[in-house]
Amino acid sequence: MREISKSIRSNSYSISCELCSLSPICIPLMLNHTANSIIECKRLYAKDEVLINKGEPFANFYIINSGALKSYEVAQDNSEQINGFYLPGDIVGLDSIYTKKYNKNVKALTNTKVCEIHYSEFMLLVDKNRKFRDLVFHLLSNDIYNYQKLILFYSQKRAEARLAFFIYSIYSRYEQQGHTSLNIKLSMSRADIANYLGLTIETISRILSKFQEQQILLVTGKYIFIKDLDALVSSGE
Amino acid sequence: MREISKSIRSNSYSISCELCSLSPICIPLMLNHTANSIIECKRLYAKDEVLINKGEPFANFYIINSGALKSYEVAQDNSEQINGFYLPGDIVGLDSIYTKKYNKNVKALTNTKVCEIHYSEFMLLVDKNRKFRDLVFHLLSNDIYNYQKLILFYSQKRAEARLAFFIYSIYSRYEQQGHTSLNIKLSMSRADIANYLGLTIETISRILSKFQEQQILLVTGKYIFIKDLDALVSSGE
DNA sequence: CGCCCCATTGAAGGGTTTCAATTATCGTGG
DNA sequence: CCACGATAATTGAAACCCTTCAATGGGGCG
Repeated sequence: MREISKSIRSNSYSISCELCSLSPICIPLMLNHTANSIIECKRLYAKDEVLINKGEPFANFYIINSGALKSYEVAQDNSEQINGFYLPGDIVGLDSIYTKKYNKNVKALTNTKVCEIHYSEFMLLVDKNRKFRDLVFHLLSNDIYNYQKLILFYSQKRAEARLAFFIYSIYSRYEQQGHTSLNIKLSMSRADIANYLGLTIETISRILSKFQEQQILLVTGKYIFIKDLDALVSSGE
Repeated sequence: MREISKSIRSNSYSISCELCSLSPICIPLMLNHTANSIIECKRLYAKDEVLINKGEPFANFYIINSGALKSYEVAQDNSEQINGFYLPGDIVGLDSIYTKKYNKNVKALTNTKVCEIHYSEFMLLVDKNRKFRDLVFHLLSNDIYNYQKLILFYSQKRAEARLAFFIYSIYSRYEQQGHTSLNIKLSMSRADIANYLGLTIETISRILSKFQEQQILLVTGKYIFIKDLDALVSSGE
């Protein structure tokens, strides 16, 4: 079981852009077709490596190729507050167009490959290429739409519903990119999930156990198999 | 006290665009300067009037001139789930660029004046006018930034912190537009606030009473005077 | 003025957190 | 490859916060 799960989203191997599963929505690839090789593609960051420090001037967009990132803030008492997770296909930096600087810290949860695009070159293309401009508008608009849905769900009181939605949303994000497997790897720790959802690790743990008893999930450490997707979606209504 | 509060953001009178307090950030005004009078400006909606039904094809952006709107969804059991509130200066429809249809219902909380801009004319200007395009990019980016901040706060567990932030965020939104008064009118009911924050009206009520005892707020129905802004911001840490 | 709706306040119940202990997992070095 | 320590995850019991249910109080509108 463990081996099967692990193979689903392994990031131990490197693939070319042409073979990349994300190519249909891959901005770097699209850019390479219009303006050759201006992008530093598929740079590798190690687990726990920091990509972005909050407050730094906005320089690059980051597009996740494989792996996972977390964005977070650090309070005075050194406690972390996680703002969100970035999975393959996600783009980091859209919120910085306005503020001109990075608004959150971003760190790699596992070994992660990202494509980096300079802001100036990105905006140059927005000006020149109408098709690209439309794509960017859609990306921005879609981001807003997704955040609205997120807020809707996190305003929910019950912890069960929150965690169920969290798991489903990860599944859903992979599914949008053609990975229809019901096997999911949680790149983040229980502590990260708890922090993000405004719950405690104990509550996360208890609910996962409960979902397992109810035959909704099969939990093996960081690997989750969704046995009953409908039940997961409708849990906590 | 009551009269003072009421005068702060009264929407019982109509003002010209040139005198409008929002003109520095007013898109319709900006549009009128570049492309004359393509906008149906300052249309009035009555309290409880529905501006948008979810699922309708995306046609117009709405910019709030005065008053307030709420966006919400209706579940199978007819229960409402509020997604957000729109205050003067806010723009409705940014999330629909991607989906091509309206994603939420939108209703007036009080008598509300809005400026309407056709999507097609809006995008025409994006193509033609570079300055306007930059403005729109900033609007979209800023929206994402604000949603991120919102999520950060709604992941907070404690009800006190949520409500404090909610009140502060309303103050903050008015402040961004030059209304620095510590008097706030809550256009929405306690039930709407509770629904939005994922709490109950009783909890909202109790916390407001507590904030009053602590000399942080002065609550008079829908009118709130912030006696201690610092204490409000730092409450519930 | 009285009705109705909204807001406030009180007491009991349920869910989540906190504190504490145990078990499992990962990384490291032997 | 196994052993070991450190870190992460699970599980249990008590405390606390928020909700639920119920009753009272107040403000707006006809």
